[in-house]
Amino acid sequence: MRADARRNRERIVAVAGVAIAEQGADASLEEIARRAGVGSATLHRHFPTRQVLLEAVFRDRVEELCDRARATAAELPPGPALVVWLRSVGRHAAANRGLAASLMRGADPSFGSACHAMITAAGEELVSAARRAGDVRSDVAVVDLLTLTNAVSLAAEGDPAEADRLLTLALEGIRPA
Amino acid sequence: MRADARRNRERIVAVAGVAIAEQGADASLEEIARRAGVGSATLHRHFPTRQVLLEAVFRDRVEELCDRARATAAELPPGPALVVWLRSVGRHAAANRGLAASLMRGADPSFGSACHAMITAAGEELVSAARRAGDVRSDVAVVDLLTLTNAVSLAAEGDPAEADRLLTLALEGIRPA
DNA sequence: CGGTAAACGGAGTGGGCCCCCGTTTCCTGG
DNA sequence: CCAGGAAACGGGGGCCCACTCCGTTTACCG
Repeated sequence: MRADARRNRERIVAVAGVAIAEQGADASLEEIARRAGVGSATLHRHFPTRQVLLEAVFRDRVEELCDRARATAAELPPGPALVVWLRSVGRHAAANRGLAASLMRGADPSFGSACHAMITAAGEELVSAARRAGDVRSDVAVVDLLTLTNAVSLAAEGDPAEADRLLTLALEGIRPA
Repeated sequence: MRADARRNRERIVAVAGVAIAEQGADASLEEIARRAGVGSATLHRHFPTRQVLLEAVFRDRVEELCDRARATAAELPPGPALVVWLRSVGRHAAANRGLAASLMRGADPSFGSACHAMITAAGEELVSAARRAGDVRSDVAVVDLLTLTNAVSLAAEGDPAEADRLLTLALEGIRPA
């Protein structure tokens, strides 16, 4: 891949991240191209469909979340670490507005499962540690917690305190009986 | 309001309901007009913005849900009635895809609060009955349950069994300690 | 430093949203 | 029953956006 191509690609992803945070997942692709200082054709060559661009933006966040999972596990005891990390997941979902939802209904299941696998693997360590510590029921899976967290953040859009309240409520049920 | 105007308005709402169920909240307004047998100008006169049309479609579902709340309360004991009704809420949210989400981020708060009030009032009776029966914690509000239910249905889009599982999990926390 | 292949970007196409305005349809009072 | 007027209709046009084509420019390599 040529150097200028890589440079443009990175600029587009960065600008798209900002635009999506500002205007939601249906931000104008032409404006993103303009703000990135490239022609619309360049944007469409790198990202043939809006979905592909959203995926590229989302991939960055996913990797950041995975890093944060490891960092949190190193700093806190198992139970609190899990909750704190889930709050991070929630904040990211809220910051990205409906980005996750747009990707869920996207036509490419392989990307979805890839991110799913990455984030699930990162969360798995936190959950199994919390389970060993007796803070989580044995029939609660990582994916359940992630789905609930995403859903709550989506529903409480724009109100972090509300999201925290609802998440706390939803997580009430994960402790062993 | 003239008879033909009312007829067209009803046709448009009905067709829009089908189109939204098929294609999501961003279905083509022109195709809706075409399928309803009216010109695009007529659609835009009745519904100046897409948001207004979505609201009209949503209003029908809300009224149906309110009716169902009363019917369920009459047929079942308080605790089960609440859960059964929340499942109805979840099924409707799933059937309408992201319609509820689109309305949440809409610019008209008065409509949102109106529906909010209607559905909250309908659910309030179920919740207070369940609370008197000792099935619900005193610090859990109707709005919390509705938000959770909507969020879960949104997240488990297209998989009723999954939605039921997650909702059951989320509702684990509403019982008194 | 020159040639080549890759990448770029402006211009063009098609479709969607929305509005203007001449035409048609409905209601009502005589 | 009918005629006048207001209300509703809908085709056509403007504008914006997603997406593509192709002549031009740029980066890499020998």
